[in-house]
Amino acid sequence: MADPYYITTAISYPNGRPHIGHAYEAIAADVMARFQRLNGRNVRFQTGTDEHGLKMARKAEEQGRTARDLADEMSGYFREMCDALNVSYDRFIRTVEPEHHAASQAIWKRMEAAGDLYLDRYEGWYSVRDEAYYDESELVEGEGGAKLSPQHTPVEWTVEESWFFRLSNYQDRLLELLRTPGFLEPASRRNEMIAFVEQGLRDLSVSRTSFDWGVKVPGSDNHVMYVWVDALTNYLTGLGFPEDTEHMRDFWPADLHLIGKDIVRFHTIYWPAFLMSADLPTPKQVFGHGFLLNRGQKESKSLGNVTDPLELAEAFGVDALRYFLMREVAFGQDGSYSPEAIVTRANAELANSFGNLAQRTLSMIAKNLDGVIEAFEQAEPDMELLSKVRSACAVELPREFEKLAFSVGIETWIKAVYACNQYVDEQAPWTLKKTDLERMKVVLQTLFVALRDLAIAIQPVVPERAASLLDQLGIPDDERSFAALKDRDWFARLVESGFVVAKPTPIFPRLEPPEETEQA
RNA sequence: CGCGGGAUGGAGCAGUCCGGUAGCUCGUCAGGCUCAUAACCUGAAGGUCGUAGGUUCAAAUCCUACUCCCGCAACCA
Repeated sequence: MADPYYITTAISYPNGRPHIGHAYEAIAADVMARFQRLNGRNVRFQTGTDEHGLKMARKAEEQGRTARDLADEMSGYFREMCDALNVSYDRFIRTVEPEHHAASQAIWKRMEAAGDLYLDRYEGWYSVRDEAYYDESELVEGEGGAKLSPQHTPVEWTVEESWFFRLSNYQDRLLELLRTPGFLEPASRRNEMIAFVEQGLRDLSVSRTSFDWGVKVPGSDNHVMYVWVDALTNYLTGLGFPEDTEHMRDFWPADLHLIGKDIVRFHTIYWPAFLMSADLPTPKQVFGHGFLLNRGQKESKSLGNVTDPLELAEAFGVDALRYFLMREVAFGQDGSYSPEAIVTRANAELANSFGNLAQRTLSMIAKNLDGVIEAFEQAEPDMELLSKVRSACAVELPREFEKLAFSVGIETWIKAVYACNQYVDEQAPWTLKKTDLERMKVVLQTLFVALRDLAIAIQPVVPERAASLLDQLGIPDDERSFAALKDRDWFARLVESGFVVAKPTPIFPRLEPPEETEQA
């Protein structure tokens, strides 16, 4: 198949409803997926939910229902969020699917066949509440000399039979992989992981016997797999593994795992090691994005500042939210958001600059030219503007998006929009209307051409609104790709088709500032 | 000596890897325009780039020490 491109988000752990961070990751992955499709790549985009593990089992128990029942409900919210945000996934995977259990057991058997799994005992100070083992040195003393975890929860000496994975076998190969330029981005995370591996890897406990909500270990029915073994395998399940499917041949190894910075270790150390053991190729790139802070603070239920992404989308529009998230924050770093910031950004750039540019241009064409466009000859300033716009849309934005530098790419795009508004003022078509009708035509049509390029380039970020503008411009569906930006004959074809510009409707209406937030 | 991120005009950020006139957005002020979504365009004010040393012809950028802020436990990307 021509140019396959496989991109995934992390699968979300649905023991709560989706929050802004889930939306952020899903949107970023979607922007990339749409961008690659418009680039002519054959894209497969997977997201989903990771539903096993003790926390889910516990939560279900608290609510007096089965884990499966809880998982069904919660997973549904994540899928709804993706749909509502226009996330164009090809596969929404759930780890409770029978195919996924089969895939996880298959990769397990391959690791076992490679001699990398062995049965042993895991013992240490275990905190049931934290669901974690602690080293003696980490413990703190509580009242009456009781041993407590660093979180001051009770711990007990626990011995558990567990399967172990010989992670230590892969130290050298992992270092080599981590040092491969481009494998782990941004680079700042790379050094952390290299340091982690260099200090020596201990074998990893990969099964549990204390609960049963998970994938059964083949041949050890009382064990379920450690959630990460199961979770990471989802990327293969979605392609039909372990069958030798067309999808597996086309799309594995993945081109990009897009994940949060907190799970970089699982994706760049454990996951590649599992794959090496199973004799499968490792992913081409893992990108660990930053976190989104609510007015500079981490969102948490205890602070009561958790935002439902769907409420933001409803209040400001899906495309405005998508634009804000991709534009405001340097991808890879942490960033901050607030309703005011969303409104300010969306109004300044989408409504006032871009939307209004389209509105004033199309409205003048409809009014002064009866909406008719025709072949025209460009003068110096027209060529200058168009070359600037084309370079931003066809060269710079794609170059930055390819590197996942979304905010930088959008910045070059908005600069081109500014240039168009400057051009309008300099050329003053409303004056030309009285003095030089021919020149006015040229100016308005130059702007028409620029608008078309700008709309095509920004599609990955604001798919719905960009499509609406392209409709108003009369651009056929099959002429909206990045390749179309290099086509020099489209305008002639459009003229030929007899297309007439209708009286425009605003694409990005101004948003109302949010109501004054009452003091806490 | 636990690990990591950050400190740049009123606010939010870029620039720091590969030293050389400090840049962007918002806000403020002044002017222009009137086609357009009270939008657009131009100009101005405003910063000794956390502190103290050092290297250098030259440091926001390199080196050393220090100060302050934020993550690394929980729901959680």
